[in-house]
Amino acid sequence: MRMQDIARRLGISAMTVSRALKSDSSVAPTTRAAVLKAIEELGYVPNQIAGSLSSRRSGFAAVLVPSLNNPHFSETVLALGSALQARGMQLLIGNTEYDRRKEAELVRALLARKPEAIILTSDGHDPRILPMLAKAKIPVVEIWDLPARPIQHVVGFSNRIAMRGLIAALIAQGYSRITYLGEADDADTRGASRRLGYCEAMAAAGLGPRLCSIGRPPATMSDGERGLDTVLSAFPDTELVACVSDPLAFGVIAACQRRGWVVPDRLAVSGFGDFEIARIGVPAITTVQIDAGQIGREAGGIIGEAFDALRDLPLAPVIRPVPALPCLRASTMIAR
Amino acid sequence: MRMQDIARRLGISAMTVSRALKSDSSVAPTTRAAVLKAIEELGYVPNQIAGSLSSRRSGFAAVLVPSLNNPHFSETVLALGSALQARGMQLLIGNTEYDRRKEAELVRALLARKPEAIILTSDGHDPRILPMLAKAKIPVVEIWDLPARPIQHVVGFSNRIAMRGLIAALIAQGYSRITYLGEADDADTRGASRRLGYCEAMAAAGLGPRLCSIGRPPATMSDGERGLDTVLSAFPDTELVACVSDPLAFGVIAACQRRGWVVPDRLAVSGFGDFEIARIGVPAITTVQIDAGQIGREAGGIIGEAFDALRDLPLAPVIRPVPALPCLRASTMIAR
DNA sequence: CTGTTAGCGCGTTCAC
DNA sequence: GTGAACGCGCTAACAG
Repeated sequence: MRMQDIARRLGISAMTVSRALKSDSSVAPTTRAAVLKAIEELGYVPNQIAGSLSSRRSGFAAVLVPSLNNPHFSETVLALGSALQARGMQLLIGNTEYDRRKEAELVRALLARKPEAIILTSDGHDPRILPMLAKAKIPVVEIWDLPARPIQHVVGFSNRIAMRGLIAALIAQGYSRITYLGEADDADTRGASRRLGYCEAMAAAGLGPRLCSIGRPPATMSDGERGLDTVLSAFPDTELVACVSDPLAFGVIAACQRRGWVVPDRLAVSGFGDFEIARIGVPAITTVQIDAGQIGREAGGIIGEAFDALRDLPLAPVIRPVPALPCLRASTMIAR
Repeated sequence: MRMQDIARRLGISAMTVSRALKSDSSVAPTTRAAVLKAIEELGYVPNQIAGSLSSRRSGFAAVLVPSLNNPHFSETVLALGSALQARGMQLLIGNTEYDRRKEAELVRALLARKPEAIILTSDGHDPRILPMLAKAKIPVVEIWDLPARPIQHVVGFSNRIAMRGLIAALIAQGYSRITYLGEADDADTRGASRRLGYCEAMAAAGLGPRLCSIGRPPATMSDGERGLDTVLSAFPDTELVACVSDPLAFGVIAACQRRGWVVPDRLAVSGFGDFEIARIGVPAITTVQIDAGQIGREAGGIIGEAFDALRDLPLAPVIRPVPALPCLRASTMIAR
């Protein structure tokens, strides 16, 4: 069924049907009512593929995340979706699974569908995507980090500085034998930035780095449970395990509890991200607080601005930092 | 840039360029190489909107889930995506946020983009989507439940029977004062099915239902933490709290631990779904095991079969049950 | 193996 | 307020 069919049925032209479906165009109220009624009765669904080809507007933006199974990214995606919906756009989600090659393939596949904007979660990108993005001439927003060389717009925070701040705060609490537990194979990722921040904070206090890694990203609770052994064999005198993320920290804590160890008395543990489990788990987990929803909202706002600006000249690159502050909780609160 | 531009540059026709991009069509190897080289150099990205309009194949399937922030659904979506990718199709994800009206709007919006299949997470559907789906003439798969009146294909399990089985097993362990904790406003949802299963198991043992509800779906860890008070004020003699999901159960356990109560000695707790937290948390949580990935793979398989069958006549509706069995763990293991 | 023709179903643009 | 002609960029179907 096409617009033509609706039109013929009412003795009008397809163009009038098309206009009746856009709320802003001028159609006689009675005509519009008749059109909408016919559409309802016949169960007609417009073909947006044809519409997009003709109007050169696909009506959607694409977002790439490394994982859906992560409350942070899903919250960001949710907020982004709402922000874009307010501008009449849908959000198409792509999952890179922490794989740069997959990201590059996805970018290519998605650009073929002509998104009107694209949001990338900062991690090292395949260099081949840069010319593709440039040619697409659409707003690009990188989120969840502050990359050294941004592609265009950015909404995020420095994972390095955030982790450095957390470790500095823990050192100020009196900890010194702090061992870092992160993912393996994390070159050019947010995880690597966090590890660097840890190293910097340790160095600033005259302490050497104590690094352990386990599993490929994303770091899971199970990785954490196995990670405790890794940490203890490498650095048996560890006082505090600084984990790359909250779920990993939760796994370490669970492993301690299985051994009958009290956290933080026997061993302290910190995470990153302020996931729900960091607040609810017992003990509550010391972490870095991030507002994942805010990142999505800000990104949506920038895309909106970019659309408005496009009429004249492209919006100058926007770098929008969001807060990422240490939050000390029971998992590192020992009486000294 | 269009195919025409590539073609002119090489002194061939656009059609040959088009064919060179499809691996199965017959083009001279040298021609194809030249085309691919030119495309690479110029950074040409085909316009799939035009391609879809012409070929009447959009190249994607749509999946609707109630929430992305749920490891189960994200795992299902991941497996489904892989299964479809093997058939050269992309997956478009829609988030209904446990809202039937939103689901209906999404179905309409997605059908306008002509998906080649649609996967719905079973929950009560808005009746208006049925005619829309029927007219679309595409495979429809409902997942994560066994609906009484399936739309077409189904991959799932009976949430009612699964919960009934779990409660029966717990009753067999010696529990009788079992209180159910689920979401409010869960009419026609998987949550309601689970509650019904609980009631049936209790009735079968000659016990009356003890029902509590808190929060709207999805049930979160925070809901669980608050839920303990709700349960105890309504049923102070509760021995075991049967929760609609694992995160809710984890919240209840955390609340117990904050009170200094030992689970399961002072109060036992069960969940549903076998989330990672149910295995890793201490104590491990008694639950119902579901293989979320299997649901995605099976759904992808059915869609594949439906495509193959379409040449002749549509595939007869497939109802594919997946296992959902009780798994008793420490959170309900008391010495009696 | 390659080219030509003719749409796919809409929206833009103009005319009325 | 409404209609007609045209084209968006690609591919199916056929011809060669």
